[in-house]
Amino acid sequence: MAVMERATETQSAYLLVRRAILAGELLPGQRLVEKELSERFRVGRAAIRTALARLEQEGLVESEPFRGARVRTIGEAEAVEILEARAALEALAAHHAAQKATPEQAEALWAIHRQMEERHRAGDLLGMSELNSLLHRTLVEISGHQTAARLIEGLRAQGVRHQFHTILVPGRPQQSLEEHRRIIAAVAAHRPEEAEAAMKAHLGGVIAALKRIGRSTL
Amino acid sequence: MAVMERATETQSAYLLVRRAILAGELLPGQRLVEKELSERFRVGRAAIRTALARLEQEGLVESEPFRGARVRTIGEAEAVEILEARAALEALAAHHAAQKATPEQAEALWAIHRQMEERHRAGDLLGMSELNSLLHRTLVEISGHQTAARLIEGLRAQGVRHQFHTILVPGRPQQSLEEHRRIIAAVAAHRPEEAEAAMKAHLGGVIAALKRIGRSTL
DNA sequence: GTCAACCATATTGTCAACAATCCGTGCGGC
DNA sequence: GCCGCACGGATTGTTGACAATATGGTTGAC
Repeated sequence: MAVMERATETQSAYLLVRRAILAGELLPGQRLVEKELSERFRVGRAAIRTALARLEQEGLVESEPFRGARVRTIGEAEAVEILEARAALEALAAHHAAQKATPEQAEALWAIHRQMEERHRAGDLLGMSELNSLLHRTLVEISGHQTAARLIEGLRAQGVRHQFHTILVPGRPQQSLEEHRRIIAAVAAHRPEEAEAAMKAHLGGVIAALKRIGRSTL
Repeated sequence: MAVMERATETQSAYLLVRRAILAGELLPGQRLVEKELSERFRVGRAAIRTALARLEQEGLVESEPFRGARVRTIGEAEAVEILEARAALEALAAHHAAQKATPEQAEALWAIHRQMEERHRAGDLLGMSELNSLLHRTLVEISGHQTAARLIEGLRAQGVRHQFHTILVPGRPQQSLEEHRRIIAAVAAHRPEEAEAAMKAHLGGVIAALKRIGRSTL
């Protein structure tokens, strides 16, 4: 990731700021002063400027005229909305994936699932979370649905912070493993409707977990 | 629309270019030379530049480094993808709308539907198409689901050109009216699942019409 | 006649300076 | 002490010039 592909400064700036936000180096609500970012990432202010415009369009940043930009804060209500939208789109992707998946692709999904089980036994929640992302991404990729892929990627970026927490709900990891198992089984067996329903159920579970967190921390 | 709300030039530029694309004044595939647009819309090149960046993020424009931007061409396959994604998200919105709709809101939907029937009797397909957009937008508004609303708006913008054609398929208007009737009925009766299914069926019908066009014109 | 290298032009990417706007601060009036 | 108000610093918005890059045509060799 450090190579950055000899692109124009503008693209670098976009990727750099985006990554910093997703990595939590720039916190929600924090002001994004153009000059500061410009110095921090060693790119011109113009590059930062268009990067911020793109990030605003993407929903990661909000800005007001003459008052600057800041990292958008996503509350629990919006996090639920984001997950609902993701559920709708990933269910669509699962549907397509179930129609198109080759045996090799199905096996790749099972392989990821086995790794998740392993991490679960090892008590490695962070590892599970990363594999979870990989699993979902792989499924979307198998679906070949580029429009859904683009939208889902944007939603995932917005939800990173909250998504991370749901795995801490007691009993959630086991449930998640079981839900994933059903999704993969449906995809591997070429049963689109079943895959779609299973994906909806899965993200419904995540939403429920998120809401439970909300109630407990209030 | 001529007033433009005393905003910054950048915002105006974004809205102007966007509107020109949606209105078909800038055709798919057409090059978007910054200087030309700058003169045409009487705004600085910097404003055009960030407008193009935003539009690219939105999926209405594509650009390559040092080679400029052009209006993105959306083929039939992608148009289908867009409609599928819309179907998933609008079904979600319909679900929420059915939970939240007040009697007044339901009546507003029926009113739009009656106008559509009227236009249909008058043979005014363009008017129907506009009312169709209004109906969908109103439904999304009722749902109160801002995340879905944002995504749907973007998808609708990308699909304008194709969407317009589906209404020309023989028998499609009547079918559309019936599908809308079911959606509204389900929303008015507070039956989320039914509303969701009806919306999916409706946009499924649009997709089928679009595919039929594809087959006939090839 | 064909092909490759080269050059002119058009266009985008970058930069630095300037103008416009917002925000906090201190001043004066009451 | 409290409120309105002007002022100054900080930050964004805009402009114009310049550098970097792609494109298309031209020239020359073969």
